[in-house]
Amino acid sequence: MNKKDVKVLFMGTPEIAKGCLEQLVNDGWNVIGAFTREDKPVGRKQIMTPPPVKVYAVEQNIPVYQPKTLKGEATELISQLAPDLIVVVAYGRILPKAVIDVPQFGCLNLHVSLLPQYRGAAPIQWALINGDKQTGVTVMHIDEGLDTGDIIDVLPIEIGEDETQEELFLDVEEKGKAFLSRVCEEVVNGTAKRTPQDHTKATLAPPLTKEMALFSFDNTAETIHNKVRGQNPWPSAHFMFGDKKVKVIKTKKVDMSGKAGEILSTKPLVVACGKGALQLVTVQPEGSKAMDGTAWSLGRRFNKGDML
RNA sequence: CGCGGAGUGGAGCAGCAUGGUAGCUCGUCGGGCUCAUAACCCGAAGGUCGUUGGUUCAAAUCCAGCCUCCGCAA
Repeated sequence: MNKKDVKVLFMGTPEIAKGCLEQLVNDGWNVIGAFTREDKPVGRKQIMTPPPVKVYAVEQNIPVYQPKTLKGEATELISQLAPDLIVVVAYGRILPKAVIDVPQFGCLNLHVSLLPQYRGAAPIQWALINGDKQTGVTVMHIDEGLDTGDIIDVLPIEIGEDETQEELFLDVEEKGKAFLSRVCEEVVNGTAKRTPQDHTKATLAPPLTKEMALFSFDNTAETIHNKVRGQNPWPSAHFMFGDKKVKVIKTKKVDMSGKAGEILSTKPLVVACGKGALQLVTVQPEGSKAMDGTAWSLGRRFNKGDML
């Protein structure tokens, strides 16, 4: 069956999903519609903002659907659209069985981890926070569980020592989208493999919360460094300075040591941790723009030996 | 009108309740010292203090409006 004859229904929401949708369109698949989450208020002004997938779909004249739930009416709608294949990338909802059963080639999902590790909403973030050296993308058949379906194929991706959430997302999107399109072809051609997950090895990657973004210098430099890069740009690792929050945007591990929280150097700004030390490369105090750690230390008139 | 912080040489800050010489650390440029330095010493350039109007002999500082940036919330 030719790609352009396969009616694909796409479901996804954030940037990475947009990239995948774009790839499918450019590769010549017949994308007949895009399901995405509702517009949501964003920023101080609470402006209603459409998700990236919607913005792109509208540009391409692909019909957009933003149902609150996939049950009931939406299920009927999907039956009427009669897709041959449903592709899901970070849609943010579990598909009901009635929907999964609609397309003849099934429902595929691109998940950004090496399943069965990191099932759930924030696999990339957790891989970074845990200091993993490798992650990957998995394409699988969707079943009724949370990322529990049979695996079709996997693409491992290396993680750089200082890579941030933002950077890794871009890298994964870039590599993952072409991979996804290729696997879809295999599925349509009937050449795809199908391997059940080893459920005993499953781990969860639940959404991050702002509470967990607060850290103290009692932790090891390694732990803090991983937190900083895994939580940038959201929820943004930070510590308290007086009653002000100071976000830490970028750090660098330094081979020094001292009492946790002690300033070992002001230029550049280096702080001792529970184990090792970190240079605070970029920092953002509450109410200010992001600035160089050194600039912050100059303005605050820190001295070597001060405690944070 | 959701709550709150902030706009001062290139960077980060102080000064503002008690109006009256533009301050600090860093950077930049020139010179010096040192085996050497993210070190140190000497010197210099660089600001209509976000904007508009008001009060005053006099406004960065007091009053009113406007613009912009940021944190929280979502």
